[in-house]
Amino acid sequence: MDQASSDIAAAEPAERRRLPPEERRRQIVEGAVTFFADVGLEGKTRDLAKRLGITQSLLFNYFANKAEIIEAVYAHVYLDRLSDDWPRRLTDRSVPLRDRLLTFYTEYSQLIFEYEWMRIFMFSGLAGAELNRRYLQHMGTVILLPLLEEIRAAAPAPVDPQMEDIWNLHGGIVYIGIRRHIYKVPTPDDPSEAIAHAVDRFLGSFGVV
Amino acid sequence: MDQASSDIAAAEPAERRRLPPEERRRQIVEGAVTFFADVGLEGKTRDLAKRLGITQSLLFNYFANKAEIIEAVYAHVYLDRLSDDWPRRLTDRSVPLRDRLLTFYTEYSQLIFEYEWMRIFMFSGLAGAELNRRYLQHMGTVILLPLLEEIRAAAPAPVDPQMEDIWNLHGGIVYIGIRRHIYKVPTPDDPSEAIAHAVDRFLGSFGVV
DNA sequence: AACCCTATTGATCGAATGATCTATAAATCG
DNA sequence: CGATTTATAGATCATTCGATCAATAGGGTT
Repeated sequence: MDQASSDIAAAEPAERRRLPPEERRRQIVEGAVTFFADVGLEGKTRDLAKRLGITQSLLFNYFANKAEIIEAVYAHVYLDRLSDDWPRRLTDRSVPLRDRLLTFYTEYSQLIFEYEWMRIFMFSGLAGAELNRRYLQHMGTVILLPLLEEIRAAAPAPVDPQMEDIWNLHGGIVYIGIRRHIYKVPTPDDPSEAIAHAVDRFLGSFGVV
Repeated sequence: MDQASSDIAAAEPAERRRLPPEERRRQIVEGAVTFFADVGLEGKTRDLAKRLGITQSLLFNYFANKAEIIEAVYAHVYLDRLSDDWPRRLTDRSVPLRDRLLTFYTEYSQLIFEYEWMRIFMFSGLAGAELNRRYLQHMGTVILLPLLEEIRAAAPAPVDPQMEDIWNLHGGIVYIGIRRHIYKVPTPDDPSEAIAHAVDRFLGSFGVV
């Protein structure tokens, strides 16, 4: 039923260390990120404290309640992780569209293939968090939608790509991270080749070399 | 933190109904499937009982513990859902490869786009269940791997498709269901057109018309 | 070294949760 | 209809969980 409740962490008999509040808080947040990524957002505060080597009550000295801890986890994982430079670079027609897509997905995959990012995103999605809908909508309008026009512009003959086609390209790439971090099945150490193939198949179908 | 704990269900003041054990058990399992699909595998037995309109204690008359309920949910959702006829049909070269792929993904998507299937699969995957790894391995070896040879046979010129390419096709299609049922963002009511486009792009890149 | 501030602990509370057990009543049989 | 069976309900137990609070001690200051 419950896995990873008691961990190997927290070895020493708890020598009391007195840290500056900012540092302790940062330590808690970073520990909470991997903790909740491992066991899910319903992970117990006692287990989190044990993994951190501190008392459970100390958590509530830095956060009013568990929801606030998770808020801090969200902020630490998601805030400012989407470079706002990508919309511009994706529409910079002085660069071949293929190169633009490859550099985008190379950088973007380094983000989404991160263990904590992928798992916490999935946990919060299943929990019905609004965060995920906002994120996907942002991704759709700011990144994927402009790509429609870029494909038309780059195609040698008139084409009519749909948003669902771009979501399909996107999903096929994201799915590598899902297999790796959610289902934990083997995936290529370096996904860049698979990504390049996917981009080439996609562009090729619209006549873009 | 926890959503959908108290629901709209269970209206009447619980008129005691005496059902044959098999029927009651079936009712519990079916209710548990949608319940755990909604709130996750850590859903509380009291909430499940409330939704079913029965007492919490009655659950333990039919199952020794909560883990057994979830076992029954797994069995009900996953058992015998993968037709063992697909490997044969996917390699039946009297039918064009495109038609084979389209019928396969049309039928298969009806399975994976089902709310309960998709969400419980994701919940159990995040919980680290072995089930998911077994399922994906089965999918890879029995369904996707044979497709490599089918693509080679159908291509007019020598090609060298990789498993990752097929996983990419697969993932792009599955991702529709993930967007719909996990993140609950808008997706096409009928995904068959998006699926057909994805299959055509995929086959086209190997020269298969 | 003595002092003070406060980060940290340990004990504890109330609510919630999985599970158990006995009393009750709905359906079946003679 | 009355007796018997057993599916179901209701009360309750032992843990566990989030959260609180007073007591303790680390470490900087004078």
